[in-house]
Amino acid sequence: MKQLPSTQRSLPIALIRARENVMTPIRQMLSESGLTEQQWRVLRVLDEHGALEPSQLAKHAALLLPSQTRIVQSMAQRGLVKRHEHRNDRRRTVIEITDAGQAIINDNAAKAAEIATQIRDKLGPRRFETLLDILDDLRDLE
Amino acid sequence: MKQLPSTQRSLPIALIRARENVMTPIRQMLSESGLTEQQWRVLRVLDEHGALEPSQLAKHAALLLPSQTRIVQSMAQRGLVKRHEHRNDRRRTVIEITDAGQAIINDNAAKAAEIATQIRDKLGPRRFETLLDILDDLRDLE
DNA sequence: TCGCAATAATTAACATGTTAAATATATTGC
DNA sequence: GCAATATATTTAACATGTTAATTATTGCGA
Repeated sequence: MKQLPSTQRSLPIALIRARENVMTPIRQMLSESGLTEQQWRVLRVLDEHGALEPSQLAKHAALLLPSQTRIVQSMAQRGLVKRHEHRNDRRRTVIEITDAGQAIINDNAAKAAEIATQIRDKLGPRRFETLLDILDDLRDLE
Repeated sequence: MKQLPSTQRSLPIALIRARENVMTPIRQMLSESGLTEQQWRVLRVLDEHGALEPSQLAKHAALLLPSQTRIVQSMAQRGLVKRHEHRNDRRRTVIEITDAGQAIINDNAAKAAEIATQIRDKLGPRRFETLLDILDDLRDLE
């Protein structure tokens, strides 16, 4: 019977810890704007891709649709995004960033970029790219 | 002004996706025992380290204490773990696995090990170890 | 064109994540 | 030996994660 790997070398646990470590400085930054990391991701994706339907937004932002529904609802109430109907298909919705949302992106872009650079430098650019590549390889497993 | 990295190469998003991919087969396995991944981690750590105080357990299982409190409470109700007081310090608690909890570990160990091996083989053992090493390097960032 | 499967999104219900506040006990300095 | 502080854990409150069920609309084949 195969042995379980030590939890010290468990990939799921390592991924959780890594995310925790990476997000800490970002969360600190965002708390000043009253944003969660997920709300920040929504803004980032909408800024980058323009208006999107929920399912596309969810893919880019790595959110499950039910979570995203709630997140977008509260962001719409705060005026950070707005929603309207799809022209041809009334099942669909289109979500886009507002000026207020865009302002938050602009206010935080420099600092967010700096945090990203720090992590990259800490690991070394080569190792950083390797990490992203390997994480990407985990996509199709079965 | 520095540019934000594309969300396509964002480390936080990559970490979330990777975890999602890695956990999918494990979740499928655990759903048959009615366990969440967090409950599984608690059992794994207690099996590996023996009885632990909450703060130690939380560190090993990568859980925040408030989450863990709830998780352990529900697991105690189900009879998978049990809690008692620390001998010398009544602020502390000691948590240990029960026979029923141990049985779940035993029932799932082989399959869990197989899933871990599949991921390892998929990436290649060398790349797999590199991944764990780099994730570990993310520990002390500031 | 009617009925039925497929698609898009939301809602529901419960578990966990996250931060702040509260509780209980122990320790320390005076 | 007592008040102030520190430590260990839990509770509280709200946001998100996760799976299943529901709603609304579209597309398609008999």
